[in-house]
Amino acid sequence: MSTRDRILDAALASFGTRGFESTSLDDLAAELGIRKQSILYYFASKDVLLGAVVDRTIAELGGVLEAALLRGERGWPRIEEVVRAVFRLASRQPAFLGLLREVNRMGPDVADEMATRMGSLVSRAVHFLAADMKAGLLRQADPRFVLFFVYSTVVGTATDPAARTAMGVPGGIAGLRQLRRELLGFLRAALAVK
Amino acid sequence: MSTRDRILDAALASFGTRGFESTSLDDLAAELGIRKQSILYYFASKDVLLGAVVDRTIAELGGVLEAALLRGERGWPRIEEVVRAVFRLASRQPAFLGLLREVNRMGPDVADEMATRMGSLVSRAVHFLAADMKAGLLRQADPRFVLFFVYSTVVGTATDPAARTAMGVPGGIAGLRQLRRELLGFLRAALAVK
DNA sequence: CAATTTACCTACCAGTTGGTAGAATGGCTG
DNA sequence: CAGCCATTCTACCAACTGGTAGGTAAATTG
Repeated sequence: MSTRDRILDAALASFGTRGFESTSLDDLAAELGIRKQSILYYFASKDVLLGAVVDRTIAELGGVLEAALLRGERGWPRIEEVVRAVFRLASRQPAFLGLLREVNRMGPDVADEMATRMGSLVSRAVHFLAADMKAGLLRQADPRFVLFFVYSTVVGTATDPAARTAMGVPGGIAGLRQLRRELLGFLRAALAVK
Repeated sequence: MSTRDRILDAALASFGTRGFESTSLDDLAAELGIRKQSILYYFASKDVLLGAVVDRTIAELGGVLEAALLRGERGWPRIEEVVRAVFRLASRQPAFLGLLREVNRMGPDVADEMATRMGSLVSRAVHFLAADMKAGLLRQADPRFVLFFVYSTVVGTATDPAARTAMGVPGGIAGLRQLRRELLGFLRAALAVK
């Protein structure tokens, strides 16, 4: 694995959990067994590194979501497919969704860039939802809001371990499976036609 | 308004939006028109200040939630009451819920303290949910998970403006009202007996 | 083989961080 | 008035921040 990729991986992990500003290049380098200047050799500045991490994350997330969207059948199965895909991603790389939340803290420029990057994916999802609602497969509602709520619920459950323990939701692998099952039940009820 | 309270307010606003580590005492002081050492006069260290902010936030949040819990009737009305109360709080002080999320970034000690502080409130909410489920007023599910999902959805929608704009959910006062309406519809469907 | 590029390093810097020491101010009480 | 206490300040400091300058060894290339 190339040094460049190792840096990107470590940066994603740290940015997504500790946060961008709380991550120092020195710590990052120490974690990798190299010097800070080697990071700056590959990425001209900390901001450039962040950009590269965000780019790679969005690209991978986009690919996973798109594949899931095309894989699932109309209506609920497609949504379940997407949620399962996100769950897989989140359990393999916990910092992944954390980085999405981190965007809120950084300037509106980063948020705007993210928005445009995700634009086509979002509009496709919205159209899917609208079509499924029209076909009577999902509860009638504003699809943009529904997408936003599903996103918030899934990302929230994955990125708020403090609340999770506070509310007595078990952890571990078995807990994760149960969480996924219950979450799917919750969302399915929220989207089902009454 | 006392200097101490002004410091607490400014700290809540900054910790809850920019984050704890990204907030410098100098900036905080400049914002208040005082020197950093005046902050350290009231709060021995930055961590002590954080503790005070968290304490006050949890206390106020606890009071608001408890009142809402007792105000609403069994079943969905009680939940709607709570969600509306949280919405009011979030729209008046946007940093409020942001601080809750911030806990994840800080050590597990802070998270544990938060968990114990919220413990009685959580267990009461869980018992309410369990009773309402048993009475057939809400969909049968594990009440801890349901509480966690509702929390994640509400807090997520309130603390992720980047995702909100990315998904084309309108902002402003009118947008906020619409968001509340759609969110209540979403949650109601998620909790209704099928 | 000479020249250049790649990949990583040491040394350093200016600015910012949280925090300490101690003085000036002003109100209150004896 | 004298003394005390609360409040806020100036002056510093050591540690850490992202980033620059420049060197070195190995690999690649002409």
